[in-house]
Amino acid sequence: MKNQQIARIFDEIAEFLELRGENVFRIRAYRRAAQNIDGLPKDVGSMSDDEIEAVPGIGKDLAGKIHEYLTTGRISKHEELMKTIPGGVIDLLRIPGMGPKKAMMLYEKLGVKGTEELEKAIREGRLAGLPGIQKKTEENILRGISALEGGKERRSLGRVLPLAEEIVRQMQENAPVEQIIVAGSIRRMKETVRDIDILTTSKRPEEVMEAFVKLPHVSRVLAQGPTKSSVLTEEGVQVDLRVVEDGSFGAALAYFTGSKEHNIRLREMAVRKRLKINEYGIFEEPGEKKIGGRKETDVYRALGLPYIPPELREDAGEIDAALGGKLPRLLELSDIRGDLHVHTRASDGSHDLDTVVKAAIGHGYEYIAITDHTKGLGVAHGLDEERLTEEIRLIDEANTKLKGFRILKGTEIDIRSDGRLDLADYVLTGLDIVVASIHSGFNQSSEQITRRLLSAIRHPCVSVIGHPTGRLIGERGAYAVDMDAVLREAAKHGVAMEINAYPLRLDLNDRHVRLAKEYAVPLVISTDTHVRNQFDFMTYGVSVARRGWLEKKDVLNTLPYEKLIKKLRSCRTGKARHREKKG
DNA sequence: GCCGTTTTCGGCCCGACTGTTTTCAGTCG
Repeated sequence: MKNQQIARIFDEIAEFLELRGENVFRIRAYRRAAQNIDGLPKDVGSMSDDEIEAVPGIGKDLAGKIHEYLTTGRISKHEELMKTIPGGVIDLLRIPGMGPKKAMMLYEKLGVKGTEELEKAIREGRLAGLPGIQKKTEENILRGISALEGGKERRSLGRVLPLAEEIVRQMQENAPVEQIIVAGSIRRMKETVRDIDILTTSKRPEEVMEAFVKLPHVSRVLAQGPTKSSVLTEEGVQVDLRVVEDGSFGAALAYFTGSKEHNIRLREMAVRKRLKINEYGIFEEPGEKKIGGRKETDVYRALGLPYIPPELREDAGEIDAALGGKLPRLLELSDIRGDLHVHTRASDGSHDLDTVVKAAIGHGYEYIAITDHTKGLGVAHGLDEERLTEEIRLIDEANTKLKGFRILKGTEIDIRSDGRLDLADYVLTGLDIVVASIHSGFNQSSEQITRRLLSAIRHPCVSVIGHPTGRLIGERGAYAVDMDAVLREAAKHGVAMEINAYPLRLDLNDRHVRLAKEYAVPLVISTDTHVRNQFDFMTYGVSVARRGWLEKKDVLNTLPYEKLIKKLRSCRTGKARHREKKG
């Protein structure tokens, strides 16, 4: 995928233009284009010129630059800009509190070309006498540089969401807050987040702010005002708190939830309707008469739109869909009837079958699939044919004793490096579900790894492809799979793709999910539970599905058991083989 | 640089906090 490289170059062009103080709208155009390219589920290299120009924010000029990159591997405008300003100056912009004006001034006056040089210049006192820079600014820059080295990168939602909820709880206990809610990218359930945004209402905002900056997690106060404060936690996560009046809560929630791009679109629509939207409400222009803002729906209603769920607010077509009455009716957590990827102590899970089943029943589920690893995964004590046969026997036995709950006999079978499956077919024909996953050879070429997955999909016993890209957020990237090809093949054979809800995986991701839906690939959402409380991870998987525009009908494990078994491809019933012949 | 139920030209979202200034520019979200 060249998408990420092109997006990065467009972002860099935007930064160079910003340093040069050029037109802010042109800069924004590059940024918007970068984001939209980065968000494309398909490789731009596989798209026609017309398709590329149809991407929002891409016009003739930028389409030409994309074309230039695809044919020559470079964009001349980018290279020309690099000649005028050293690339290191861009790194200065990464320092919190450092913007284009200050960065450019430091470069021009002192020749500073990077963060290390800047730090040295400050220590040598060379910033003294520069306009607009005094002691405090120097201190802030130094602190910013060390924060940068400490790493203020995006963190996984699974790490930050619990922290956000903890802070909300502490605020409820220690401050005179009324309504309080986590907003921002956490509310949109983005897979990674940079900071925590919390919105609250109170009649005594100053007290709220005082309590906030004194919370036990706080290591540093970045800003403190009467309605807005920012702190850094000991974990290095920035938390922004905003206080508004009750009558502004809905407008502030919409504003604070974002995304920024979604908000800009809304405000542009408002201007055309002679309205103004800000975090305090919706106002008629001229006259500033307030016509709403207490509830979030006020904002959408004023624009003639239905309510748009937070997970969709990415300026990724949701506003047009809302205008056309084509918003999806999104999947809900309560639609999920069971979990189709669960491990027991037989391989690398923590509990025996009985404990796992009880936990699932306690979760309100109607069924689970036991999918232990296979022998190829030695570290996980994977099952061979003999041990799996024994597990099947145990499950059959357990099922006879259960009422209103079913255990599906399954496996998470290893896809070997050559694409063959790790167990003989005779044992697979006795299973209700076969989840096939890759656990090794992540560095294979795109051709190899794609061929490997395609051959698994073509195997008549395979029901689901588990964690299809293999990525671990913040630890390991996706393998070089051609997802477009994999999804097309999966649609052809009726093989489901898994949304693995394990917070570090979230694999498929939201973009792939949307593409899978477009290709009518069946989807399942599974937690890959190894310890019983991990059943709770389902909420993350459902969020990915929602961000991928999925409805209940798109997800197999929303079906009751009998219907699920009919839909799930397996070779136990002979259905799969039959289908292959027709196919 | 993009884009069009007010436009193919002339618009392009809106406000809070900081530091340095003495009314505001820069930065951030």
